[in-house]
Amino acid sequence: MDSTDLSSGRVESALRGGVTKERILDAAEHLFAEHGFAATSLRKITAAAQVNLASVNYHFRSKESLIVAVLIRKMSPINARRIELLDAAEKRAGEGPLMLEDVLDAFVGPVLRARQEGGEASNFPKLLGRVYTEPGDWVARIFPQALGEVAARFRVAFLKALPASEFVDAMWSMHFAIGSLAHYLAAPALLSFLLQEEAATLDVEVVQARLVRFMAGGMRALAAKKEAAG
Amino acid sequence: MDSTDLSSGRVESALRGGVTKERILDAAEHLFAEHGFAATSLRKITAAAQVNLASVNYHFRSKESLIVAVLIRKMSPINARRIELLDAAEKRAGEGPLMLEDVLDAFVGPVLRARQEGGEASNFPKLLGRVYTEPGDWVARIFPQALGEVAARFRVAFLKALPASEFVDAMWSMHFAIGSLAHYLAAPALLSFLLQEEAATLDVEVVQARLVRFMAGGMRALAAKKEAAG
DNA sequence: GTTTAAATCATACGACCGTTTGAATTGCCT
DNA sequence: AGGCAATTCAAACGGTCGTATGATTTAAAC
Repeated sequence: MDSTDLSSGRVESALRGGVTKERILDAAEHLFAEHGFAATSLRKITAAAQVNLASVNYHFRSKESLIVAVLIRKMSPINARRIELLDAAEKRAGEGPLMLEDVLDAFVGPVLRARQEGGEASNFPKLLGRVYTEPGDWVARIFPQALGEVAARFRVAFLKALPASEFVDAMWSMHFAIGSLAHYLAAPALLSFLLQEEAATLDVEVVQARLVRFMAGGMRALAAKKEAAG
Repeated sequence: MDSTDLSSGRVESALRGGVTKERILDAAEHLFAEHGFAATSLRKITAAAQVNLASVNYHFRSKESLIVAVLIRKMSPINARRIELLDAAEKRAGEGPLMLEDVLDAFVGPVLRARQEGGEASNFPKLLGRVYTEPGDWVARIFPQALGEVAARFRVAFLKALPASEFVDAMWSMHFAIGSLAHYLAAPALLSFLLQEEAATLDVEVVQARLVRFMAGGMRALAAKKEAAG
């Protein structure tokens, strides 16, 4: 039985229990980010994890379930941190206006910093950027589970920070902003191509400052749509 | 020999020559956009095109070459139209300032309108949005061929339309802006999720107006980075 | 020490993959 | 009519895929 099922009352094995599962998740996360979901076979994952092939279908039901498990495992702390930062920003604002930049920082900060969270160098951000554009229906099916609460919280936060905008406009600018983030995460090759010989800054603080400034400017311009119509 | 090789002096067959090749490209374009590159097999393509399996490797050397052919075929007229519109915008501006919105319209307009260009309904925009995030090195290798001239022209155009910005900042905002576009094209599911019960506008004019407004606001905010520092 | 369930293992299944081959067919040319 | 290159075709190649099976090993419970 799966070691996460504790209903039997059996104590989890300290030596090996859970180790294999974690090794699979780690290897899968790394390979998915590097080569995509379809191009990464279970054999490559189990070989990298130094684990038997059948253990994937034992611990997870299928490859698709493994993908979902990889995403949920990494998204959970990121989303928790997002809400944490949003809570702080809202408390800081009090009755006064909620700063758009603070909301955006709460949204993108935890993702950009997810690289060093795992302890070792993981390229999960690249994987996350890949998720949105992955074909198939399964990715849309995990939206509610993966970012249901986050979406709900940031929906109202963005509406509060963009008082001039209507709901639909705010959602569109949220969508565009997420696009900027996802594209930065997933397509570093294009940035290198655009910059030509210039080197791309990898410092998280600088990147976040640029990204948030771009997002805020775009969202405010879209929110002010009504007034500037002509 | 491939029908596009006219060096033999042989006149291309009017009845069948070129027909198979086009059928393959059409079917491949549709299936690639719908299910991605890796998940679309040559057998599914040839079945949809009602063409023999081996004809893919006859007309194109390999699956990867077919992918490149699909992309180039559709990108060429789009890029030509982009440069056409940019020429018009620059001529219109004359010695005066180049409007950022005009440059952005020239960049995104042809892509958003690519749906109806093929005559029938094609979902090439979705395919294009997929390209940037596709794993593997081959996509980075076709950047120069696919948008080399376009990138060069728009690099200088954006620099001219954003006089306050430095080169690096302009390239970053260009990257973010492309991200918004690509994400809109590739991930309509997320927009639907964000909008909840609200319906997403599909009218090209309205979408383009929103997108350009967002991009322009973001790029200007990033260009003004120096002055607003603190 | 025996029992028992969880976990790992080697192995195999059927399906599908991209590509190749060589023969059959087509249709323009002389 | 005959030649010939371009094209289409059925069939097969070797590989890899996700998943399933049944035996084996592990270690906690009694």
